[in-house]
Amino acid sequence: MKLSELLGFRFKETPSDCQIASHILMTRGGYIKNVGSGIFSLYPPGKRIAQKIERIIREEMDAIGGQEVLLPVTMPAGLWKESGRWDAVGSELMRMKDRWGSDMVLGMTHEEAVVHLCRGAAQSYQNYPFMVYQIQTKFRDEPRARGGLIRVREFTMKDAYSFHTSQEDLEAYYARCHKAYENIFRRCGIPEVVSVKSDGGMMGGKVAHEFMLVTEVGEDYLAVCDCGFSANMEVAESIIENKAGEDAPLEKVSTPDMTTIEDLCGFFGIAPEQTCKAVLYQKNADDALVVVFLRGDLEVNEVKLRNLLGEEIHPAVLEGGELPCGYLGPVGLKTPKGAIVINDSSLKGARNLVTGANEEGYHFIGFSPERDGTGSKYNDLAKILEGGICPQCGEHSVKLVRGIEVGNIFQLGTKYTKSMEMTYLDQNGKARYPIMGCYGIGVGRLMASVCEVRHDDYGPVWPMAIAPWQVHICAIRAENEEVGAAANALYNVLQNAGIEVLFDDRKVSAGFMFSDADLLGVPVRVIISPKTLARGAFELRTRDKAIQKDIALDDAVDEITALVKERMGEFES
RNA sequence: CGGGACGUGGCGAAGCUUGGUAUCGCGCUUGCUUUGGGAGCAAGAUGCCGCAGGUUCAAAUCCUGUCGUCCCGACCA
Repeated sequence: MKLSELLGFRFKETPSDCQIASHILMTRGGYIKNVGSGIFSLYPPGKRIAQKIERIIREEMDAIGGQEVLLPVTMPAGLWKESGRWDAVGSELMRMKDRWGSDMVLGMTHEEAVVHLCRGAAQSYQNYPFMVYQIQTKFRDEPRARGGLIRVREFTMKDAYSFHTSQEDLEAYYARCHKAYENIFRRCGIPEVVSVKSDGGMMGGKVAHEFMLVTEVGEDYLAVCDCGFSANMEVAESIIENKAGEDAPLEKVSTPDMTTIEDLCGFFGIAPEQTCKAVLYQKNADDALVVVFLRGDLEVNEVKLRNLLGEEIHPAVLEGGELPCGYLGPVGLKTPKGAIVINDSSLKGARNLVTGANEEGYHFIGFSPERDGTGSKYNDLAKILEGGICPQCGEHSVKLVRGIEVGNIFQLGTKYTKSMEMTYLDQNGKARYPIMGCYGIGVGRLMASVCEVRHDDYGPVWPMAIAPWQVHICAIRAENEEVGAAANALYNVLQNAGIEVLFDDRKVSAGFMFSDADLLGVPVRVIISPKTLARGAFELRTRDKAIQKDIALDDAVDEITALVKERMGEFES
């Protein structure tokens, strides 16, 4: 490819709408163009990187027996009514009507379509297990796109679905897929991706892992520990050790206008962990309340609460006067009709706390949950704390870090095969529901993630395996006959050797050329100019600055080819 | 859905408070010079100032509405 013919342009200024490095550099470098909120077009360099990532994904999916298929983007709503998700999923699902007035959806994930595809085609136990995958467009009407390609509404995703006749078989395959995912991220040049336990969310199913790239621009919080523990903060167990403090008597005291934990701490001169607070939730505005009691220094982990209750919940919005808000406590709480009261495990073993007296202007001091009647039932509902106790090693060593979710894997179970009546006959001729797993990777997000981790001030530093081109020839003063001839010759020979070459044949200044080259991030750069030719050489530079040297004209092709080959293997194992 | 910011040539911005000929830099075109980290000079092209109403002799500027984008939060398979 000659750079003079490449569609797109590169520029100096930081676009006003961009905040994070990958978004800035990929916009400035002519990889992507924003079309609407969370919707992007790719210019050729972006498309080439995406294709290389997809190639790696295909190789790894094929290596674990995957069969590539293609499912539709647009589906009749009936499929989604079958699975129940037409009602269960909210407005992230893009719905529309066709010309006949029939409800249609844009696929945000393809469990329905894949079950539809497979249910007639795998009716015998002998067809199992199998895995199918596709690389295709998803549309999710996210409430808020952000960070360039990190969180978008339309994106290319590899989604895979496996079908099994036993939980053991699913688990064994899940492990193979986990390994394949490690291979994919490593080969794409980000071996630092870690897998963490995660919440199954609306996918259903119990076991799930997310593959996370730890970086400050990530949207998820991870709880990690030097002992090797790592989990999405959403599922990380919060372990609280309460000190065996004194067992003071329960006593009601006047606390006018003390409605926050901060107020109480100031008033009594105590720390937040010596208080017990109430947090209120409900499903919808008029539904029954869910009251969660927990230690005052902690926050409710709403994902845990949702999983416990098995339904959506939102912070409660109370009409005035229903409850003495600011003065709620477990002792003598008069719960409204149908309310659910739940105690967080942080109250277990706690003593001598300050908590609301359920009466405007009064709190109890000397509250000991177990003695004073919260009951003995506790649930893990709090967010894990920075510096909290690690569930794996037991030390106060938990760190919270941010990460980008570049992939995920779920053990789905029979949720979709049951709801959509996909069955096979087992050895005994009995109809059974296959057990499913599903496995996703966002291609564009992966591309942006690599850029986040592999860039410098001047542009991306693409790993060879996914770089848009392998070698970038800069012909400085290409109109010089000697330079032009040498550059053209090298370009042709390298291309014939199977190398992907970008040839900057433009008549622009050296600085301009180098800046563009930096933004295009091609790992190997060859500079040809009257200067280099005068000393009988080309100049060889790597984008990561590891190599900068002259190479003799005669050895150039061999040396460049060898370097490309070496770099291709950089992240192979 | 709450809170905030912003829509002015392809890109980045100024102008708006206090209405009066559309401004600067980058990029683009042509020519000459230059030639190893975004070169210099000269001449050019490119705007329904997001859109729609309103106020006014006159609106990029004031008012109302609307559409869109970004950021924080809520949400997120």
